[in-house]
Amino acid sequence: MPQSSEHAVGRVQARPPLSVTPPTLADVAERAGVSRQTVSNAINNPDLLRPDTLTRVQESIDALGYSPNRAARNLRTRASHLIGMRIGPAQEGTANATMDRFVHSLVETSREAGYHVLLFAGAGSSTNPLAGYDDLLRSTAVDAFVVTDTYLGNPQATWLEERRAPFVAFGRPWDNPQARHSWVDVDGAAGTELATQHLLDKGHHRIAWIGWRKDSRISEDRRSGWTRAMHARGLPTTGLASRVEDTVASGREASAHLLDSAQPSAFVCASDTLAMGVLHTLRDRGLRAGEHVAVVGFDDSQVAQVVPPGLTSVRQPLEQVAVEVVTALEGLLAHPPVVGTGVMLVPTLAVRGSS
Amino acid sequence: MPQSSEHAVGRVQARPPLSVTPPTLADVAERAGVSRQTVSNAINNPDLLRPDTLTRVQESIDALGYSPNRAARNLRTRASHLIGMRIGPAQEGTANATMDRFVHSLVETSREAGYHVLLFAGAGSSTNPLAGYDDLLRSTAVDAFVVTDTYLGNPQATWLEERRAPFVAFGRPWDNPQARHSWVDVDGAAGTELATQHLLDKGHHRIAWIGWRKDSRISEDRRSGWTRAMHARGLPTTGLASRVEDTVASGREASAHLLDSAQPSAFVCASDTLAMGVLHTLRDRGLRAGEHVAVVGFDDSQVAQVVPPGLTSVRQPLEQVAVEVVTALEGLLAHPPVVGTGVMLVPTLAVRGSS
DNA sequence: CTGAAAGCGCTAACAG
DNA sequence: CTGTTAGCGCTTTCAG
Repeated sequence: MPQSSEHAVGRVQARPPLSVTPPTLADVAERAGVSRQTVSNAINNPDLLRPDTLTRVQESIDALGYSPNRAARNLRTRASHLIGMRIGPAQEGTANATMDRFVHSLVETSREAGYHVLLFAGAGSSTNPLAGYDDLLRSTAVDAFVVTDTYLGNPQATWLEERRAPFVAFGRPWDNPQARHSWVDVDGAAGTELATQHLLDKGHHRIAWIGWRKDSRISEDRRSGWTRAMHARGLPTTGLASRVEDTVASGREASAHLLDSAQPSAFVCASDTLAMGVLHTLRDRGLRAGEHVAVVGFDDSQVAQVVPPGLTSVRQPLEQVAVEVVTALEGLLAHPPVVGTGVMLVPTLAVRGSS
Repeated sequence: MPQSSEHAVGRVQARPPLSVTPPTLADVAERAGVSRQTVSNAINNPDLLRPDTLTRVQESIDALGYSPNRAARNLRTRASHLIGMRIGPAQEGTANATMDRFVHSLVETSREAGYHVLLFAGAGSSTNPLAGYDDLLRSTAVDAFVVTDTYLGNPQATWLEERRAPFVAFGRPWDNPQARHSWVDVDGAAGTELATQHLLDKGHHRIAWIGWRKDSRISEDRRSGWTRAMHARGLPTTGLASRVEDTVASGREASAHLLDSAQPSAFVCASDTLAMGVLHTLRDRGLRAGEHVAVVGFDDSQVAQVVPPGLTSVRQPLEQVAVEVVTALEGLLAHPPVVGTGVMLVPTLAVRGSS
């Protein structure tokens, strides 16, 4: 066995390669001349140890490069320190990136709370969307879930609630006002109201709305912010609204129709995707966004940030959402559990060249 | 105890709530009248059982809603069926979305192979970037890693190799040709060559290149595809190239300079972000992309897909990359391990209005 | 093909 | 404050 201990001095430790088996609690205990339990305490309840014992144990831990085996700890404590989150297939052809941005924030935030994020696939259209949750739950693979798609009369929340599975929703329980679970959401209506006020302040009077189909509660909510702002200034909204699917092509068509029928000088959209449709129409007609017609989107996607001349957009505070979600999660997993009510956050407006 | 067995008949099973403790192997065994080991075999080695025993056990498993406890299984088998992947903070203000799209594909693909994806934070600039890997490795929390940032003289690959940690890189080992680990990459040069040929076929002769700073191997590789295509037709490249940072502003400036100094009729860019910079310049000058000047980006981001009039872009086959990565991973984790060499995939060109 | 015994590495109880 | 005992739920020997 080659001796290279002369190099092992100093702050950088020469950790042994893990090729064989990692050190266990017993190894640390033996090296430190204490019992296994003491080592366990050194890690989980350091204040129970005498200072000198603690340092001695700590030294052995460092020297051996010991880290508690997750599986063993999980088995014993009946917790995995993993948060499950379902992720659907990438949405291409749209500007939707909220979920991706949220995942980033969630990963960062949950790390600080000692959790990791486990991603699982959102099952194809054929499969039962609950299957993934069920599997992870029954096998105790995750401690809790973050549920993100609360928009449709989605069964997840109700189902998880029935199974008493700990979860926090990003999105309020639209269909079920007496839901008792924790949730965090962003006030979309406040966002569109902000956007509309911004346009009104810029001197616009005829401001059109393009949202999603009427069965979308989210879109109807965002729409209400637009009407609220318009009515507050005594301006009419009739003939200025359109409801279409969330695609660029739909936004393009809807804006063309609205320009012909109602001559708006500005558009507020339920998504950046729809707003990009408006930009297409403006280009088709040789109009310049921000000069001839103002446009505001929703989500502050990368698209909004880089498209010329910059798309003004409502920005959801996803970092804050993640923080609130993790806080709620910690409550749920505490002993005894604390079921927080809902948390509503306020979006901001990222103003760019299009308005 | 309420009896509702009359409803429990049929295909939909009335699974008991998991509020208490999930059923264990022992519960299933008792209900089926066999030993625990037989139940374990029914799950892991079904062919060892007599058909009738198997069905009986299977029935009990279904009835109880049993799923093996992950922690226990992990402890015993020394495997977690988790793949770790580091994820950096969301890149805003750019069109970069390769990693997000890749994560989606990876999650889908690894599910089919029986793996879940564990995301961990890419540690702030201050912290040691290897810390996350080290921690997960030492605690045996993941079976393997997928490493995605091989661009800089990045220490991860070397470090993981030294520790004999199983991992597959998305990105070839640029700096270390004698690296022995598995990797999957996309031939960027072939992509830009494709893009340049496409522009040449459209009748362009003066085609400019905007790439990243010279120390980026990826960018230099992509650049070589452009020069190769140009030189193949006997066209000069001098004075037509620019190397800048990967930001919209840089792309904007670089394209403005190039238009003034070299009058190109088309641009090939190392990223969609830079290509968007070109679109900004064109707008500044009242030029229309796809009519006056052609532009091609790289990555086929959402931005490329929705920006008017559509940005032609080189598309990396990320779904395929994920498949190859998972295949390589399965090899690494097999007994005995199979270390695959590198796999190089070929990108395609998504042609849109900008060219 | 099925059953019994052992132990993966850890922590919750207690006893000293 | 430290050590002993037990067991989380599973799979891998090894006998029947």
